[in-house]
Amino acid sequence: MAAEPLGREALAVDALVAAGRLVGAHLVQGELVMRIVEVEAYRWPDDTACHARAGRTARNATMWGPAGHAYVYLCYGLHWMLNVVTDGPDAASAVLIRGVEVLAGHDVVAARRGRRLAPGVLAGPGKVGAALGLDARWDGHDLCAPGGLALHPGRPPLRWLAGPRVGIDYATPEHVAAPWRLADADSDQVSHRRALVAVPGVPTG
DNA sequence: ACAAGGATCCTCT
DNA sequence: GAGGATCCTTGTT
Repeated sequence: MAAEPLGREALAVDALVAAGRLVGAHLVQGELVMRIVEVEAYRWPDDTACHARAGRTARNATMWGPAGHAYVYLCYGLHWMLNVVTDGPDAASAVLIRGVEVLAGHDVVAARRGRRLAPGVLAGPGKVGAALGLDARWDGHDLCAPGGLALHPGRPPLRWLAGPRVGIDYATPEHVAAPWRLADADSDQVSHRRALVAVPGVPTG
């Protein structure tokens, strides 16, 4: 793990570009260290799947804030989701963290999930949120500042997978099909893997 | 004030 | 592969 958090400038770009930079990066929270292996980009404007599609609301206000902050919200009334705000202050884009590998702090994760963990991998955004103990207080937290919860440079994938995003059937067909979900092909438990295909390099769409 | 829907997960079959 | 859990956010009355 690098000593310094990930630079904010690396995230103040288009969500899909930022997504490519986030796969392989580390999430550090105290003794807990997790490597990101699967993400989804949500862009604004022109993305009918993005929470910002209907404009600024109390829930999604953080997405209009500075890049590198956490956009945390409750999904289906019971799962806390971690997103990284991307792009500039006039955009409303974010990258959803869908899967991580636990590198250190397995006991912390096991205690929070309240049950035995499979092989150190957390596939699915609800599991990631549970592992980090997220709740509404984390919304707006600066992930580019040391302490609390922070992003650090990690190990980028050697091989990539890309495919459509999960659970967004309400969007237009164009956006349902957009290959804005990225994953590390060498991580053995990426969720909904059948829908992903190998791509030669980092997709920048 | 109310109704509808949701960036999911788990437990069955 | 299918369905229920569970409750907050949002848009409408």
